[in-house]
Amino acid sequence: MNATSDEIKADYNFISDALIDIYDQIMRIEESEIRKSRFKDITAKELHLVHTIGLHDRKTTSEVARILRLSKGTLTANLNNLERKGYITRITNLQDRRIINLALTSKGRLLYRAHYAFHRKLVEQCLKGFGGADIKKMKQALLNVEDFIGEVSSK
Amino acid sequence: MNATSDEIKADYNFISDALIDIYDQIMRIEESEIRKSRFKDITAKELHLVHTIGLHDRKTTSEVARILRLSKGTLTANLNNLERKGYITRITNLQDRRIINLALTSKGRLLYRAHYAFHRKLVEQCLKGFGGADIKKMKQALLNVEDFIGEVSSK
DNA sequence: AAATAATAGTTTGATTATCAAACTATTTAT
DNA sequence: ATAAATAGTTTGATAATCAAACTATTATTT
Repeated sequence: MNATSDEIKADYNFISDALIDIYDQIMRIEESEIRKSRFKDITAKELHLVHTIGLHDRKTTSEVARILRLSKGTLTANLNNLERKGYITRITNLQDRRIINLALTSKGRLLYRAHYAFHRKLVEQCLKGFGGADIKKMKQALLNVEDFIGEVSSK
Repeated sequence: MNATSDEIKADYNFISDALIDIYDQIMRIEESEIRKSRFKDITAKELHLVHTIGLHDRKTTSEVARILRLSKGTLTANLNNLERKGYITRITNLQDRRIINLALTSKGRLLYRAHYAFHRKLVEQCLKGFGGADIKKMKQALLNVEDFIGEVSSK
């Protein structure tokens, strides 16, 4: 009984330690993979921004700033760079001309899909050999993390 | 059969999307939780550095720079800040006086443990209600990711 | 209808993070 | 003993970020 409890503790520590380091490595690899492709002028942060704009099509600048927890000024600077490089476009809203809606250009969409494909490949490798029940558990684990984040945030 | 394949695809997409956003939120929450505590002068990046020094006790400056993929100059600057705030200490190596070994102060160790406890709580919530077999699967998934990272990196 | 307030995004000025290259001190190799 | 190599710091330049001031536009008040 005690041995089992120690084993669980060791498993938890293993998982905790692994999680802390994996993400950094993934970010770094994402950037280096993307720079080997035709999108050599993109940093990890810019990739993240392109991903967000692709996922939330035609959201306003303020909404995207809130999603990414960046100040509006910082986002403006980042958008200038991505617009200059041809990945995103600013669309003035005709109903309310104060508002700018953000969208990807066709080049931006290509980058978005390449990035998404990389993530999909990562997930496939991660779940290699897993059955339906195992995948359900993984989903549950992620939902649990989201709950935890929600709880801590709202406190 | 086709419906099942579509379901699996949807599950993969769900997991992929969830993973992308969760980490950013965790980083942000970690910082905000730590700033609510007695460690108000610590940023997320500094927390990461304290964690690394705590995990790899008395490693040299160059080794820590390599682990974190920071230039030596950048690390020197970060270390100056953390030393000034009292979280880390530089220990001149007496065998080779060019080398500096890094360690946490007692204040640094308190911060390290608080941070580690937070991660443990996160993992516990994540695996809430999971049995031994499920936890084994989770470990396998993380090992798979590490393999994937290794493969891509070495290519 | 005119004046005022509110809102969306940009610009500005300051601060901080980062890097590569030059530099200093020390150790190893010739 | 001298030259080469190594560990860490300093320097100078560049990029990322924020908060606050600013501009243009829309909504509200009177």
